[in-house]
Amino acid sequence: MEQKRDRILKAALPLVAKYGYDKTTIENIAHDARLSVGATYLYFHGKSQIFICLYEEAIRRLEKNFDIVLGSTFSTTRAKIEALLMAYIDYYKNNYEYYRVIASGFWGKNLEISNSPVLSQYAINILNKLGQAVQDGIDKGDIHPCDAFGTAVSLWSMNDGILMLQEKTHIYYLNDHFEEYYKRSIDIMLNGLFSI
Amino acid sequence: MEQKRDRILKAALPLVAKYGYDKTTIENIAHDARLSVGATYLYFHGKSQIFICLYEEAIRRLEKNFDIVLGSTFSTTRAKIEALLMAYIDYYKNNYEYYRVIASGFWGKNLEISNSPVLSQYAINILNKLGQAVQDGIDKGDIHPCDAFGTAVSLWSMNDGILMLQEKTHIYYLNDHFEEYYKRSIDIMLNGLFSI
Amino acid sequence: MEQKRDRILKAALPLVAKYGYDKTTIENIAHDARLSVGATYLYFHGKSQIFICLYEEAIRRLEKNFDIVLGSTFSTTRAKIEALLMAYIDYYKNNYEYYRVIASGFWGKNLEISNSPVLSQYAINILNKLGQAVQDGIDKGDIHPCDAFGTAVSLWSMNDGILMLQEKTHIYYLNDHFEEYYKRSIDIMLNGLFSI
Amino acid sequence: MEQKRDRILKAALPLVAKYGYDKTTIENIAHDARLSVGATYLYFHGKSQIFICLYEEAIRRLEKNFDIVLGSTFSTTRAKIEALLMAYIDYYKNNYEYYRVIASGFWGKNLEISNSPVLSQYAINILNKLGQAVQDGIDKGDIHPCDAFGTAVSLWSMNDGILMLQEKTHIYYLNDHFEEYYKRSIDIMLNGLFSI
DNA sequence: TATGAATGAGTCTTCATTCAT
DNA sequence: TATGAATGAAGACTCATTCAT
Repeated sequence: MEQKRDRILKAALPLVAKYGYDKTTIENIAHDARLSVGATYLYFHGKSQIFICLYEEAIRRLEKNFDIVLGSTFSTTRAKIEALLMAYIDYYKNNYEYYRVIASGFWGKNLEISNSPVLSQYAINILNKLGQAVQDGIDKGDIHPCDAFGTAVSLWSMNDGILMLQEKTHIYYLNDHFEEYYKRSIDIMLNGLFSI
Repeated sequence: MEQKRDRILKAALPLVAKYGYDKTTIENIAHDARLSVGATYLYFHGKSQIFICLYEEAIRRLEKNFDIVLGSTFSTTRAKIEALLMAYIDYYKNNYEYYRVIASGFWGKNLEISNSPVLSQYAINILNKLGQAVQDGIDKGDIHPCDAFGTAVSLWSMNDGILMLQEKTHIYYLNDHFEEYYKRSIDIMLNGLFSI
Repeated sequence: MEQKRDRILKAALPLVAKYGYDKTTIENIAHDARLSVGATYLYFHGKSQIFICLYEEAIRRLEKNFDIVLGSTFSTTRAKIEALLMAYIDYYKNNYEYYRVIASGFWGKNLEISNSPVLSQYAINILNKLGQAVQDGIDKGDIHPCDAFGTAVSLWSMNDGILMLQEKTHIYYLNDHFEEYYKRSIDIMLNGLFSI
Repeated sequence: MEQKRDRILKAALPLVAKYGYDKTTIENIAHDARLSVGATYLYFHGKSQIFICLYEEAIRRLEKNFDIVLGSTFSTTRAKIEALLMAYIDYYKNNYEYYRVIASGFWGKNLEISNSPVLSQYAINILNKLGQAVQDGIDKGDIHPCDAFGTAVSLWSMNDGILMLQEKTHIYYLNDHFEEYYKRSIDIMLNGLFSI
């Protein structure tokens, strides 16, 4: 039953987000989902599959954030790309637990998860959408001709880096200013991208 | 004896780099160091201390890469900052396993490690050095006046993001082009920084 | 299930009684209870909790022995106190393994157990009951006025000492005569108490 | 060399007294004796032998305390026996660490130690000396005829019990009054013994 | 004699997964 | 479907004892 799967995923999300994959146990998940441990295995093959589902949902939501932006009209390409990049911080703030799932990446997880081509594909989709926006900029003459996908990768990575920094290090000073840093980063990126 | 500590660290490094902290066991480390489990505890208080030593060495090497750049003279501030940012990719390529140790951040590690103020301090040191370079650029009038440390955080994060991307996702396509992406990112960043 | 807890406790009792807390392993207990090691942890948080349960049951049984005496009527206070003291030897003979659990005291156990105020409280309860009997003797004029609780401590300690002696030393000669010694001790105590 | 043995024993005593046999390690002992671990094994066959030596010395000192009393003259048998019993509390106060060694008995120790007939013999010696004093009292007509050795066992045990109580339980209230309890116990014992 | 590094068996505890009901 | 008790393989860490030097 789909509803049970959902309950399991809803229970797993905050646990994985807060404690990480390894420190989240099936028993914790089952308990929070008001299910038995055994039942969990009726809906998921194992712990790793639960993580993969969370990861998929996390990416799905991120894509949706993107798609909303892509569905809007912007006066300039720069405004569009800025909106796309801001969509990520918006996602970070409003879907923090999912962000944590994505950000945790595959550290410490078993190879079955790490090498999942499915998950890689999701990331590529996102990059392609951003790449399309860059290509539009190039086509309009706003951005100097270049490999659009590659530029999207660069933009996205930089974008991601600023959020990662505070997740990786526990520097409270950064924590208090991250939004400021984030905006500055986007400014630098956009200025750089459109000034060439 | 210092030599044995080295053997243990040398054995632990590739394991932690490849499998992560949690999936690396004392037994694995001891075996690869051709030592008994008990002997490992003669040289390190526990698993976490081994990780911390690896992390410290990783940062030390990174700082050294930085210091070499900082000790050189550059015709322009832009060249200096570019060199600093390139020092990181150089580090990534030549100290990949140490990079992995740093990049693994604190995912899944116990709180003792995650909250270590010592480790945070190392990261701050790096940021301060980059910040100083930015400040120099501001003083010379090359960079628009701004919070130099904050800008360093932005630069560094973006810088880091590009490397993290391929570590987090396992997108082989990116793998093959990462250097190209990295350089493009630096271009964008520097253009953005110096065009404002 | 309560039955499994019982099986574990029943398995642990003779082991702790015979070998002491430190030399009894979870594996031994689990084996004797015909359970796996893991299952043991379903019913008890850890080894120390098993000991505490045994200790509580030991005290509970001792208190019951006391309460039976306290619920009876005696022609003299002396007879009552004698019966109370004899209740201890009765306990020793019929609950030898539990006696060993109590007698093992806190030697070699971890601090969590040693400093447990819960366990201390049990001992105080017993002393208070004996103290009440002494107070009754004082009130009736049979015992010279004194601190009743303090006297109970003295009586109990002396009472305990005779049993402890043979547990501490392994003198088989004493072993064969301990009941005789015990009765003589009580005689001396009672004569002393009521002759003052 | 005898001096080295002494150093080891002197180092082991406070450790065993404070932490117990199991929680005292050979390494701790060797360190405090300013010796190597290996050297310790040149002078003692193992950890248990160190304990046995401490136990022997503890009993030897106790016997000495007794012998001093036995070498004195007393106006009454009661005074003599009282002095013998008081010698134990004196020992407790002035040789607390050795008392702890005796009191720890054989709980948790391996069978090699527990069943040592040597150690049992020491205890019997003490009891015989006290028994002799009781016999003297019987011979003089101060004490009702009885099995002198058995009575000594009773007295000694009761004597011991009061000290044990506070060592076994961690009842701080008792701790503050133990000397008072001890004296009361002796009063009760002596009154009982000489009133029959 | 003396060292102290090395060993490795032993201990508690955790947890993903299974399976009888 | 559903349960949740049971399993057992790890894993971190300890320490008495040995042995090459």
